[in-house]
Amino acid sequence: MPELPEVETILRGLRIGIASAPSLIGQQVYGTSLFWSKTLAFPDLDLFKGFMRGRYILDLSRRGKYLVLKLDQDFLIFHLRMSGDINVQLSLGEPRDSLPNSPHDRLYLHFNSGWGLVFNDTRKFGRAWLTPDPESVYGNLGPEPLDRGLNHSTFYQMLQAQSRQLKPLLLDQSFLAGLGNIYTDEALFDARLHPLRQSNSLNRQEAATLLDSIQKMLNLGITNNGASIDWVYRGGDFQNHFQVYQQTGHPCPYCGHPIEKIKVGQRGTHICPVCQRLKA
DNA sequence: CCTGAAACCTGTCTGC
DNA sequence: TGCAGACAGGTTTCAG
Repeated sequence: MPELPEVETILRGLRIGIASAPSLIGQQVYGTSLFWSKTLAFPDLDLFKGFMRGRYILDLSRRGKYLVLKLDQDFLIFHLRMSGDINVQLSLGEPRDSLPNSPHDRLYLHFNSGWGLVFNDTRKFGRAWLTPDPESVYGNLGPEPLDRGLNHSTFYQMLQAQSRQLKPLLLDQSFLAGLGNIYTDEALFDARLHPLRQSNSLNRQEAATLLDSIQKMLNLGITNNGASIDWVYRGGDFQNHFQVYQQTGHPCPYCGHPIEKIKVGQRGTHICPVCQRLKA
């Protein structure tokens, strides 16, 4: 599920505490459990276990799709990839490295309070890093799309500096941090731009519209607590606002022509072929 | 520099 | 009913 709005929703929930669970902030770790070794990208397990014991969680933040836990020493960083999820549960049992409480649990942090952090990830693509230097993990990310400093002029110049298809470029986290398949399709449709348009073929007006659409869709996603699809459900509502994503065959909300699904950069891509023309 | 394919994984759905 | 194949919200790596 996780694109920027979904990660932001998870972050806010962990910060304030949800469903009777307490906030992560202020929790002290007394032990860890790792059930899938590859989930821990850095450092190795022994160092991780030794270092995490006694750590306090001081703050939570987000950078692109990364979730960042600021500890009293170093930072614990998560990337949820395709199917990762984080929540806070009671009574995880003793620290161990086998026999998770639920089938796809990959990592636990056990807190002195009796609560614990659960990283659950069906497809095992998610990763965690413990590091003193967050930039070593996500230092190559592009700007935050909702950052005030990202204006029309800057975005136009960013697009001009590349000669790439719009959709793969927007999905490239080193170009812009946080967009995934859903919000990219929705933003391109909202801007009436074809996903195969070359980035440096956009004029200033088109670039401005695209940035506005990206920010509009991300904000709409956050307002709706993200999108809930299939078996990964977090109570989000943005799926009810999809204009093109997973709307193949449904009439375009503007012109009525059926929405089509094509393949762009190996990703399923939803467009209205009438509203989003490739040729000027 | 740019594009496309493959790999990492499990679960679900579709079609024969 | 059963089973092979396609596909899924992401990212990295490699070939051309």
